[in-house]
Amino acid sequence: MEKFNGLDEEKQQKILDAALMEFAEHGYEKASTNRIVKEAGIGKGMLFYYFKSKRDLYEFLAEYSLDFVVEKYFSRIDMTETDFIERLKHTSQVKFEAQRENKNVFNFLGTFMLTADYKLAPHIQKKYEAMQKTGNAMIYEDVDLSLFRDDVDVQKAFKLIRWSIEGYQNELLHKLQGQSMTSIDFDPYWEEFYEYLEILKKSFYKKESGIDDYS
Amino acid sequence: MEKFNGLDEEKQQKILDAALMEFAEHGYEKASTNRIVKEAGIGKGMLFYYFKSKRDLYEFLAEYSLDFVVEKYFSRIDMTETDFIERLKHTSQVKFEAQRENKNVFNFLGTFMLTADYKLAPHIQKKYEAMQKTGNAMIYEDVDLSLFRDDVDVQKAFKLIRWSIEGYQNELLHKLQGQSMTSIDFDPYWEEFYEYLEILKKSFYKKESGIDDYS
DNA sequence: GTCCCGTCGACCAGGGTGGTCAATAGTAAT
DNA sequence: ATTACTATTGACCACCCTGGTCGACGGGAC
Repeated sequence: MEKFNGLDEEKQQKILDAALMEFAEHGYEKASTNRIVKEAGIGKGMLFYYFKSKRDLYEFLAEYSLDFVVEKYFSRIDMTETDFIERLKHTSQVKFEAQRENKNVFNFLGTFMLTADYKLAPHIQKKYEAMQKTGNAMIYEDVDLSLFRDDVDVQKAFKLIRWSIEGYQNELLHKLQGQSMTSIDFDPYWEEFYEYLEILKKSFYKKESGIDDYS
Repeated sequence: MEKFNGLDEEKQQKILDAALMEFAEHGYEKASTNRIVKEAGIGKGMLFYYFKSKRDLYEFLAEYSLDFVVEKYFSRIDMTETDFIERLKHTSQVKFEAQRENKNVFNFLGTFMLTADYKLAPHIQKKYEAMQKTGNAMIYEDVDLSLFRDDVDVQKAFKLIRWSIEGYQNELLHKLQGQSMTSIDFDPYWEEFYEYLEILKKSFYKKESGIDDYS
C-alpha cells in the first residue's frame, strides 16, 4: 500500500484510471486484473505488489473516489443560495467541472452505487453513507420554500424538478456518447439547460408579484 | 426452429423466460447457455437442437419481444385521447398491464436497446426501428397543443413531462426492487402517480378559463 | 561483490465457454 | 419383434480467461 503511494503521480494516475474504468464497465466480479495491467502498462506482478488482492484494490478505489467527490464536488457547493433551482444550476456546474477533472471516478461511483451488494470494509461503508447524507443535504437544506406556488406540494415539486434535470442530463449524455469530451463545445448545451430551468421556474414558482410580463 | 414451435406452450415459455432473464441480466456476450438450460430444466443438447446457436436464440428472442410489445402494448393504446398528460397516464396503465403479463420481455428489451452495438439480422433491425418510430408516434401524435401555456416552448414541456414520469417510474422500481410483483398492492402508488400528473397539469397547462378554483 | 528493491511475465490450478455427439428412451408403423 | 424415426440427455471437447504466485533479472547503493 505504501508501495503504491511512493510512485510518481503520473504512474499512479495511469493505474487508477485503468482500474476505475475496468470496474466501472464490468462491476467487481467480472472486472479483469489482466485487462487492468495491460491498460495501465505495467506487469501483472506489480498490481499485486501494490495491492495485496483484487478486493484490496477495489476498496482502495472506493475510498479514493469518495474522497474525491467530497473534496472536488461537495465542498465547492455554495450553500448560501436558497433558490432551489438556482442551487441546482450551480450544483450542475460544479459537478460538471469535477467530472471533467476526473470522469473515471464518477463512472466508477455510478456502478459502485448500483451494485452495493458486496459488503465493504466498515469504514468505507460509513464514508459512503456519509456521502449520501451530505449529498442530500446539499440539495434540500436551507431552501427558500416561499418561492414555490402555494397550490402544489413542495416535496413533490422538488422531485419533479430533480427528475427533469436528471432527464436532461441523461439525454445529453446519451446524445454525446462516443464523442471525445475535449472536442465538444458545451456552451450551447448550457444555454439549452438554462432554458429548461427557466421553464421549471415559470411552472413551479409563484408568479413574481408586480413585475409581470403581460407585455 | 420448427422444432421449438412444436413444443407444448408451457415448456416453450419456461425456456423463453430462462433465456430472456439471462440475456437481460448479463447482455449477449456474458450470458451463459449453461445457466439457461439449468434454469429452463432441459438438457444442454436441446437448446442447440431447437436453436442452432446462441446468436440464433438471441435473435429469436429479439423478434419475439418486439412482436410482444407491439401486440400487447402499442396496439392497445387509445390514440383518440388528445390530452398529452392523460394519454401518458393511459399509456402507463397499458404498459403496466403488459409488463405484468410478461415482465421478462421488458427487461430483455431494456438491455437489448442499451447494447444495440451488435448488428442484428436486417429484418430484426428493421422491426426494431419500426417499433421505435411507432412508440414515438404513440406519444406525440395528435396531441392538443392548445392545452399548454403560451409562455413555454411546447416541445420542451413535452420533454420535461416525460422525464418527470420516467423519474417517478424509476424511483418506484428502485423502491420496490426485491419485492415479489404479486405481493404488492399498487393502488396507492397509482394514486401517488396521479397526484404528480395533476401537478404537471397545473404547471404546464393553461389555467382553465372560467372554472377556476379560487375557492 | 553483494545486497535490495522494483519489475516483469510465464505459469498455475481452477473454472467457465459455446457447441458436439454417442447413447439412449419413447413412439409409431410395419 | 423389428425397424425407423425423433426427442432427449449430459459427458465431453478444445479453448479461453481467471486471480494470484514466483523465479528471474536489472540497476542502483554501498
